Amino acid sequence: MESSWAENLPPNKRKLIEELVRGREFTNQLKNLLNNLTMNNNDDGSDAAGDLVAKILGSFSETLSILSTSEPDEVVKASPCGEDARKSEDSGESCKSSLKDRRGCYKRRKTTDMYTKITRNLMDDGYAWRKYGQKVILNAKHPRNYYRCTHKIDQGCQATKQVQRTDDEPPMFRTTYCGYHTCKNLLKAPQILLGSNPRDSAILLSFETHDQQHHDSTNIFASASIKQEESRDEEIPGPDRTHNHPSPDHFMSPDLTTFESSGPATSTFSGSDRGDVISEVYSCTDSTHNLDMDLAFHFDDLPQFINF
DNA sequence: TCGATTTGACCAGT
DNA sequence: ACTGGTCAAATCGA
Repeated sequence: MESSWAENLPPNKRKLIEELVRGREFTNQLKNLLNNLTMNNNDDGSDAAGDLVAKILGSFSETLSILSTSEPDEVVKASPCGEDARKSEDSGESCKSSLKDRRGCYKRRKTTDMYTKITRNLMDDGYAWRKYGQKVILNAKHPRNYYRCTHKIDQGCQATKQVQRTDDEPPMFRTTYCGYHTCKNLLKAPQILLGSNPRDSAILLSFETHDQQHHDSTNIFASASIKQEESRDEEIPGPDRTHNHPSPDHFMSPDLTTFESSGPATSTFSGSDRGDVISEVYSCTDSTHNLDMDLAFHFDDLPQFINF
């Protein structure tokens, strides 16, 4: 049924769907493989499982790459922030000529696409960041830290992020990503995908735009969690996991779309008052973790770009 | 020595 | 006037 409605989509969106379907197929294979491993306790399959995981990650990377390049006009639209904005202003009257007087001469981000994720701990997202500022924020106990891509200078990468510790108890870290990476120096896959401490991995991703005038704005939501299997012997001491912070298996997107990690790998395509929706649930299970990834796309307004 | 971090200054937006 | 985002000189540290 996917092909019927996808036929009318632009090629890049069709490619996106194909990649998602591939990811689903790989994940199903991985699931079966891991199930067999669990039953047979056969360690020989771990390499094959690793290959499948790599394929899954590659599929997602390809999808995100497509999304990041599918709307060149929007990329241009996002340029007024950061260095380019200052360069453009330099030709005008708003910035003084001396280097010292250029300090603070910029345009505040307003229409730049961004997304926020909340994590229990600070985690490596695979990119090299350089801190360039810290500000005390009104009504916040903790300062906000500002980071830009390390390769801003040598490769002109415009990606930035802001990290702020919340006032919650236990403390959470709100990381807001602005712009997208154009650099080629991804150090490694995001830690969230595999290999991270499961109890550090409850995240909320909310992709959003501040451009209220365009309906082609970002409306993509993704959530992922790696849940640790229930085990009395490994009960996590310390932070209360049941109150005042996002549950690892329950997510809510900015438009109140709720995601729950559960059930077998499924793929659904349905309509809504906001257009066609593709919802993919990816699940894999090994002896110690459940890995669930839910993706929901509104295809009538694909994101301009995504970063992980 | 050089890259990263700190921190006060500056400016745009509200 | 106030707040937040960024710059860049000063400082730190490997």
